[in-house]
Amino acid sequence: MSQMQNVERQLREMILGLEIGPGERLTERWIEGRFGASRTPVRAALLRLETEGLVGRDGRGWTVAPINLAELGQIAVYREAVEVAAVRLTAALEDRSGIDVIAAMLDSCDAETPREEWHRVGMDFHIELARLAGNEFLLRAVRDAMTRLSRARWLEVRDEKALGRAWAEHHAILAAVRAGHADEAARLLSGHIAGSRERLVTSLHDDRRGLRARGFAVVAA
Amino acid sequence: MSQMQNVERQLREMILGLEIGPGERLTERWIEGRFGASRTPVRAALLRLETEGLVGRDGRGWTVAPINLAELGQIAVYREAVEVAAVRLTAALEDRSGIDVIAAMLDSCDAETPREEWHRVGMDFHIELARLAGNEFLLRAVRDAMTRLSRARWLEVRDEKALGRAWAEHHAILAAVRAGHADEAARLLSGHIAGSRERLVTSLHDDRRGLRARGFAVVAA
DNA sequence: GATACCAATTTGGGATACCAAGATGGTATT
DNA sequence: AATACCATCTTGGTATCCCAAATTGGTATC
Repeated sequence: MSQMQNVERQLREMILGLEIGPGERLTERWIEGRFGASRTPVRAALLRLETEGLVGRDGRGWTVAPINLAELGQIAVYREAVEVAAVRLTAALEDRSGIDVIAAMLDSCDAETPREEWHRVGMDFHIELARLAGNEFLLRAVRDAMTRLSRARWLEVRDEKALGRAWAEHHAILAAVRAGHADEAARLLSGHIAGSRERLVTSLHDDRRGLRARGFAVVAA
Repeated sequence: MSQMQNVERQLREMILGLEIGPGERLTERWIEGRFGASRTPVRAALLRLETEGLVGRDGRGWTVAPINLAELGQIAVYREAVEVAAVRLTAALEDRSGIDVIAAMLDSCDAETPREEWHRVGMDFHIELARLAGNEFLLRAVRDAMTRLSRARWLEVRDEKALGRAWAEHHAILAAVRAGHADEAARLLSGHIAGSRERLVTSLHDDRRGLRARGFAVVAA
């Protein structure tokens, strides 16, 4: 594993895990010292993370991307387009057995499962569902979108009921795809994503003072 | 303008303009000498172009992305999803006056217009149409897709009739959007993209021997 | 006390030197 | 002549040094 990949991976995990807060300033020298790498791989890693939208340039200097409510809304529209397209393709496939693996993944979560795991499975559901379509570009689009949503989903206040509803909606979507009902799967998925966006943006908007108090930059919609 | 941006822009133009052939090997030292920059900005530029899919890693070393017929088909599916989503959003807007600017752009092309201009306008049509939706992610997706299709479109054998048909289809799409007919616009756009893909892949497939003879790596579908 | 200005420090951009691993080509041995 | 082997060169990865610009902090002046 090269130093660049090391720095990229660790820095991404720190950002996505909110160990470095949204809006925080980064200096190449700090990262250099933090990970024990020299500036060359550090700069390479920053360039890659920039294309993922996790860090940005603030004139001179680097900043961890803030939580942007308007952007979250746009991402929801974007992922709806690509996820619906993917699920329609999958519903038209002859071999849809990949569905079962995803269903098993969902079922591996229960009341005892830690929140980290729910979080991961909630993202992987959409990514793996998109993978079944067999289109690299749709898959990458979904993966990128979920990455960008990841931090916001950590900050969202979610109760047991919300988790259960998402779980049920996921299963309903899988059932429609398994049955080859493309239109119904698309309708369910659209509704799921729209509701998901609604709750996410509302939750963050209501809590934006609390988030700012924690030092997280939140850009209004 | 920083050196990195210089190298990135020039290298991208050389790749998209087929001055460097698909599949060709690149060494950091050659680029360094070619553009009079040192390896630091060269490496930064390569890292960025890699995320655009224009260059890739070939184990040790860099290669210009080959023409990949399977990939072209997947891109068409991807862009259909995002372009249709964008055009539906635009058709639902109150202010759709941006349409007229795009129509004027189309009309600036006639029989006297050089091929480079047709090529550029053909791509910009889709990009500008997507921009009207006001969604950064849909716009970027379309822009990226068009960038990846750019070289293949240069290689495609297109006659006057094909150009005229595309021109007419573009205008028909605009008319539907202007009238606010989302479903019809979506249908026309889908058909346009599907036909476009069909002709593109067929043309390149039929001509793949000629392309390989010119030193261009072509990966079959 | 406010402000204008200057020096010192910090920061990212760029250039270069070094290294390890892999490709290459020549040579010696059979 | 074929092949095994070794020296050499090439290449990307990394570390480090230099530089210009911008920020910062203090100081002197009004």
